[in-house]
Amino acid sequence: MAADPKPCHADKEVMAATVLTTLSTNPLVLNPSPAATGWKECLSASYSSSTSGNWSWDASDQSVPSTPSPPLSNDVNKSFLIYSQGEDNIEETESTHFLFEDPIPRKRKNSMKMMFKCLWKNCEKVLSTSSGIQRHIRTIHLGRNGDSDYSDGEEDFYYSEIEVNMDTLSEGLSNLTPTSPTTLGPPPVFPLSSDMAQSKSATVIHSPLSQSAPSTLCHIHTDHAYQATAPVSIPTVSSEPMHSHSAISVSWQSPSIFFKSQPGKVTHVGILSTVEKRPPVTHAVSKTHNATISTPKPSPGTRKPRGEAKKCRKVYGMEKKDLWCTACRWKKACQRFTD
DNA sequence: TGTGCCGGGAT
DNA sequence: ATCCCGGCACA
Repeated sequence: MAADPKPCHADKEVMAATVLTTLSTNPLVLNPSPAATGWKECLSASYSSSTSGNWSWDASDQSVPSTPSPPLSNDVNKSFLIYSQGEDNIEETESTHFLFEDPIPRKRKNSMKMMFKCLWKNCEKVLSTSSGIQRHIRTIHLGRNGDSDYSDGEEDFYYSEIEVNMDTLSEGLSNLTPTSPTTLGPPPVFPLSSDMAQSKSATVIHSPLSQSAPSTLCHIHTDHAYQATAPVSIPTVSSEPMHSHSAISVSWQSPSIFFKSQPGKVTHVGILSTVEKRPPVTHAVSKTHNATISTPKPSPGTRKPRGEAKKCRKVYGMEKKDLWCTACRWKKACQRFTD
């Protein structure tokens, strides 16, 4: 994991910084500059030399070693990134992949890249390496000697990691539609029950500063609404950019699920794109991308929407059917657990 | 695929 | 009225 500068690494870094600075400043207006194209070509050339499938951007310092935080995965098949620490890591990831299957098959492999964004006020500097951003902060903002490698770690406070979709970036550059509704939209409201909630319109995974803190990004998938006892209202759809996945939406989290799965650990999951749907009280939120407004289809047959309350069957199970209310036993509307 | 329950038949 | 179940909608 030592610095392994590839031939075009320097150029790449500069290009990335330039382009992404523009991008982060104005995600909509992307100048299809030839430089960006060249940059991407440079990137692909660089990537093709590495092993297929699970390449890693050669930013060796993209993750801080020996921290509680796992190395940020570059194996991003979709427009999101999941990370879960623990033994159920893989399973979680896979299942979530299915859950968040992009309905529109697109270029998806190897398209995410960790970048480091300067958080200094009025500074939109984005670099591809943490060392670069640290140097930037040291020299520009902290007024220290840039040549020196000395770092007291203070720089960590002033930058954060962001994730950028390379495909989108290049796509946007070449296929720019100025009026495309790819804004990040209003920041989604995440009715988390704790103040761990945090939503950003940018893809801030975590900064080194917060690595030891419990993550704020957590994905859950609950099968039953009643399992999530968190007093949450319906998570609103974060108006999701259809193609521009340099941004994310963050799903809400149910503490009960969260702690059940990982009692003592910090499980943090970053999600890019897509939202959770649920609960069923009103219409569920569609997770489709292209349907800007999903019609809940009220079913002309006026069949009552399924209630979210526990029913006898669920409470007692089939083996204790004698405990069911009569209605449930007769396959009628449950009388004991009415909605 | 499992669940909730409507509609309707049997007793 | 009570009991039972086919079958459908929904998640």
